[in-house]
This record gives sequence, structure tokens and C-alpha cells, in this order.
Amino acid sequence: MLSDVAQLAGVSISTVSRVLTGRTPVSPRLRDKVQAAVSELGYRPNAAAQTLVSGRRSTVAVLARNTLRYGYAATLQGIEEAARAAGYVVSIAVVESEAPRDLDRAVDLVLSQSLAGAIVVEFDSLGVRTLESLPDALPVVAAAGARRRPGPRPHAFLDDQAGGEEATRYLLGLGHRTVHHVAIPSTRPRSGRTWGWRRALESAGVERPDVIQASYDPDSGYEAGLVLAADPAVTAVLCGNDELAIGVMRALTEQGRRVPEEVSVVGFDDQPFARMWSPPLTTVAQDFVDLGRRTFGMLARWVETGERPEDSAAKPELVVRESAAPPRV
Amino acid sequence: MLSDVAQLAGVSISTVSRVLTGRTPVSPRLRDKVQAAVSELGYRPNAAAQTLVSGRRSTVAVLARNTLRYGYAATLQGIEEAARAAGYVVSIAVVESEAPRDLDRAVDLVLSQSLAGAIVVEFDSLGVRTLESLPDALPVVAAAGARRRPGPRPHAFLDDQAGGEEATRYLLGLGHRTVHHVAIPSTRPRSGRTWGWRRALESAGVERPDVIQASYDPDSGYEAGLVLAADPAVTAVLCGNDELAIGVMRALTEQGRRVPEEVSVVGFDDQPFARMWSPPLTTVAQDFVDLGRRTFGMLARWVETGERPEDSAAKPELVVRESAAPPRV
DNA sequence: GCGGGTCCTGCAAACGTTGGTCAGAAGTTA
DNA sequence: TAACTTCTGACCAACGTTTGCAGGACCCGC
Repeated sequence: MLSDVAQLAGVSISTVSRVLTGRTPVSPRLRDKVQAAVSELGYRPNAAAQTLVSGRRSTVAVLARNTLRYGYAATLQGIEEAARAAGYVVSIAVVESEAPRDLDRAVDLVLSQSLAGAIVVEFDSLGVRTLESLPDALPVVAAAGARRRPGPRPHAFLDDQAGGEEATRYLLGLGHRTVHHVAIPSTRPRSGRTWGWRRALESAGVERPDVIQASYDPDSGYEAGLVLAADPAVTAVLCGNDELAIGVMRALTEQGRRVPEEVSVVGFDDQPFARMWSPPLTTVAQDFVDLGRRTFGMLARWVETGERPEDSAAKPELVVRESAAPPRV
Repeated sequence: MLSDVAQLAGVSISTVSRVLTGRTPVSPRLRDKVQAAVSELGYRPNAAAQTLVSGRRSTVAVLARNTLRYGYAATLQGIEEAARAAGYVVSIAVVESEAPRDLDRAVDLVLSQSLAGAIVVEFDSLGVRTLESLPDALPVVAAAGARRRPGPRPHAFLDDQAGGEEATRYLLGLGHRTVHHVAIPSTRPRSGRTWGWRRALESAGVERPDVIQASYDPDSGYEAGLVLAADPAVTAVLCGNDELAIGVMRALTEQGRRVPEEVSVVGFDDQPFARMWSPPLTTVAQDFVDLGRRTFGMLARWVETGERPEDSAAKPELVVRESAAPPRV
């Protein structure tokens, strides 16, 4: 309590407040006395009272479908890191499922706080819906996987379309006739890695196989791998993420098709285990931690200056390791 | 603002407050009018004002060394899930390094909020320091990896000592003469998986090799694997976590020692990729998500009833897959 | 030594809720 | 129909801070 400090220091409450906020000059003599009293009492300002009167908010909420999967967790880490450096607290709310009540629940919880702003991790279609259900008055920045044209809310994104294109061109460049694709669920139809893969094939004038739709998990990659293994024409596979890639590779090797000698496999994300796989996984590295930092940076600037930030993009990078090779002739 | 709602509904501010808090009965007629006004205006109570006057807090902070590594992220997920269900918001603060200023920074940020309580993820030695620097007045529960005797603060833990013991006995039971161990950094000397491994060897009356000390990462497992591979007497290795295990396996196979035919490897944690490895990894599964839920449950009960909770424990479970086998005769 | 200016300090009013107290209305019983 | 009980609704203080305003102390130059 400010009044206890004031009493111990023998000054008025407002002087203590001024010393602590630092906005108004206070004479060195009183300042020292106040600081001594503060540390003697171990005083901590009451956050509720502060935001009530000053309107200053210093927590930002993160809404995400998941916090465990690598991309989400890494983005969250980046956000937290940047927020902590800037003196903001970050709170999290996961949107459990597609069910409207789960969305409402998460949004309610988030809005029940006194927020400076919010970040939604828009790596999936639920993210898009989440973004829409937040009030317009709240500054919200989205951290997105795929590039998209500027919309009502600012986005920081990873240009995974460019990544998909690059990886596909790389496989084609190795001499493969075409590239198969095991896709993660996509946010919107014409964006993302799948679209990049498609464009690369088209601009190379090459036959485009059907997309094998999967989820995010290795199991689902394994299923896909089984159907791929059954088709002798398959020599190169681009997977929507690294988990899918290891599932695919597992199925392939179990069916006696060697990677990369008979089939090349490329992943996406460059999760920590990717380089430890056997063979070490060639994959498209996405810097999620940096995405998180950037997203928070945009939000903080918005909140502090009042200027709505521009979208920001970063290009993923192909990391060549050993799971892809030229086809056997 | 409550007054806007009151005006629109044609009632007094306190009536609106009564309707919203629900503590005092209000006639159905007015209640409906108020609720209509609330939804028309999209009114949300001001959280700062509420906690200021009522003293009710509904955010819990989580302090952790890391949020990306599997065990931490999964624990966090469990905490968040339970908290959301109970209507609490969770905020996170990572303690970046051993440096005191990083600890202070995180603790300051956490304490700058109006907290109901806090949880520290005590999987490492920094966790125990964090626990110590939180004020005694704040309800704090620790989520710990290793069993420990009851201390000043309540703990929820995973009994990884039992897990380490079981895994070691399993390898011995397969016929291995002894079991080598690649250890993660430990919180305290006589606890955890390493201690379990040691006890299992001792009670089997078997020679105990030196511990190979590693960090948490595959690279460090790889280093360890290299020294293990050079020693022909090594036939079974228990690793402190799954990342270490894959690093070890990679080094082993690179050096021409086949897993599990020549060397058996067992991991710890059962991360999602473990069952997709080749060979699928035999490992000690720890339910971190459940640990998180339990920890939050303890904290919530404490906060709500005022009774300090008892420690709670869960035993990990050995998941037998294909990376361990009887030694060649 | 005095007027004018510069700093500093303290008083008091907010910020948006909650919840206790009290008055008045409605319902019930004799 | 009067008196009594039981609710319902209005008013107001309080929560712990920040900050505009005004007055007090001190310093400088004339």
C-alpha cells in the first residue's frame, strides 16, 4: 500500500507515487527516503489499481489452437521473449476445438482481462475464425503461416508458399520427373506450401499428381506413406511438415523402399529432431521464434504509438540434408 | 461501463451489478432488461476495477525455464487446459538463464500482476531457485520432475526415479550384464532417473559404469553415443530423455553398431516422435499434460479453500517398443 | 530586503466496480 | 383493512493508485 510507504518515509502519498512513476521530479532527499521505505517494506504496486486509474495496460493475450506442437510452441516462445523484454506479461488461451462454445470460452477468458492487445496464432482455419471473433476495438495482430493479402488486421507471416515452391524446384532440379505432396490441412485454398508446390510444378510444366491430404501427425504421414509406397512411379515427396515426413519415411522403409535412394522425402519446419533423423531430413526451415518476436513487435508498436503496423513477411529457407537425392536412372 | 448499461436498461447501477454478480436476487423482469442491455452494448466488466474492489483474483502465473522443450510445453498445456476449465487465466514468464537478473526480471514481471497464485515448473535446478525467490505470501505449487521429500511448498511430481529403476531392471532382465547411462542435468543429487538407474544396478548387485553427463539436446546425446560406441563392452544404454536417445542411436549406427541387435537403447519421456523412430524407441512415458492438470488443481484448491494441498505423485510407465532387445550371446 | 519566478509538495478528485445499509413496495395474515 | 413480513432497488463508501491544481519554500536579481 502506497500509504504505508508514505507514512514510513514521512511524506505524502502523492510524493511516493511520483517517485515510483518517475514522471515528475522529486528532490533527491525525499526520493532516497521513499526508496528506502519501498525496499524496507518490500512494496509492490497493486496492478489492478494502476490500470484502473491510468488505463495503462501491460498484458497481451495469445490465442492459439495448440501450444504443444512445434510451430505453435516456438511462436509462443518468441512472443514471450519479446514481451518480457518490453515489460509486458503474456497470457495464453487455447481454443480447444472447432466447437463454437470452445471458441467463445477462450475469447471470453481473454477479454475478461485488461488487455493492451492480443495475438492470434493463425496457423489453421480455426485461427481465422478466432481472429474474426475478437472485438474491432482491440489491437490484434495475427501470426500466420501463409502469406495473404492485407486484410482488416495486420499480419506477420512466414511465406511458406515461397518455401514450398523452392523445395519443389529443388527436387525437380535433382532430376525427379514430378513431386508428390502430402499436405497438412490448409488455412485457405490458394496459399501456403501446397500452393507453392503446385505453382512450381505448373511453371515447370510437369504433371501434377493428386494431393494426399493428411493431418499434422506422424500417423497420418504413415498412412500417406503406405499409399505412396505402393506406387512405383513415386520418387519424390514433399511433406507439409516434418512429422508427416517421418511418418512417410517410416512407411516407405517398412515397405522396402529406401530413402533417399529410391524415394526422396522433404519436410517442412525443421524441427529440432529433423537433423537427427536417419537419414537427416532435408526440410524447409521456418523461424517460428522470430515470427513470434516480430508479431509482438508489431503489436507493441501499435499499442504504444497508435499507428496500425504494416504486414511483415519472412522467407523460409531450404535446408539440404540427406533425405533427398537424384532419382536412380 | 456499468452506468451505460444501467441507463439503457432504465435501472440503477447496483441493480446491474447484482444481476451480473448473481449474488442477490433480482426480479425476472428487470433481470431480462439488464441482460438485454448488456448484450446490446456488448458490455464487458472492467477486470481491473473488479479485482480492485473485490480482491478476487483469477490469473495464475507459470514460471518456467523454457516453454519449447517437450516436457515443459506439455506441462504448460495441462496447466492451461485445467485453468481454462476453471475460469482462470494463465500467464507465462520464462526465466531465460542462470543469471540473477534474468530471474529477477521474470519474478518482477510475474509479481507485477494481481495473482491468485503461481506455478513453477521445476524440472531443472533453475526451477528450485525460482521457487525460492517467490514471496512466502503467494500460493505457489511446483510441478517437478523428480520425487522429493515434502518441503516448504507443495509439489506435484512425476516419479522419474521409479521410471529409471523400472527401465534399468527391464534391460537387466533382458540379459544385459550392466546398463550404461547418459544423464540429463539433475535438479538434486539423489533423485531422479539417474538415481533410479543407480539403485536398480545396486540392488541387482551389478557393476555400475560411470555416468555420462549430457545436456538435454540430441547433439549432446550424439557426443555421448560416440564414446559409448568406442567401448565394445556397452550393450545397453538408458538415456535421460528421448532427444538424448536419438542422438545416441545416431552416433551408434554411424559407428556401425546396430540398434537393438548390438546395443539396446532406452529413452525417457515418450515424446511424440519416439514411436516413429527407426527402430521405434522403447522409452519411459511420462504424462506431463496430466502433471500440469494436477498441479493446477492443487493450486486452485489451495486458493479457493485456503487449505495447503498435499504433494501428489504419478508413476511413469515403461513403453516397450523395438530399440531394446536381449544382448547377442 | 523584497518582488518575481522556479521547483517541489500535498490535497483531492477521479478510475469502474462491489456490497452494506436503508427505504419503500408488495404480499400475507389476522 | 391494518399490521407485519419479505423482497427489491437506490444510495454511497471503499478498493489503491495517478494526476491536475494550487499553494509553499527557496533562490535570484535589483
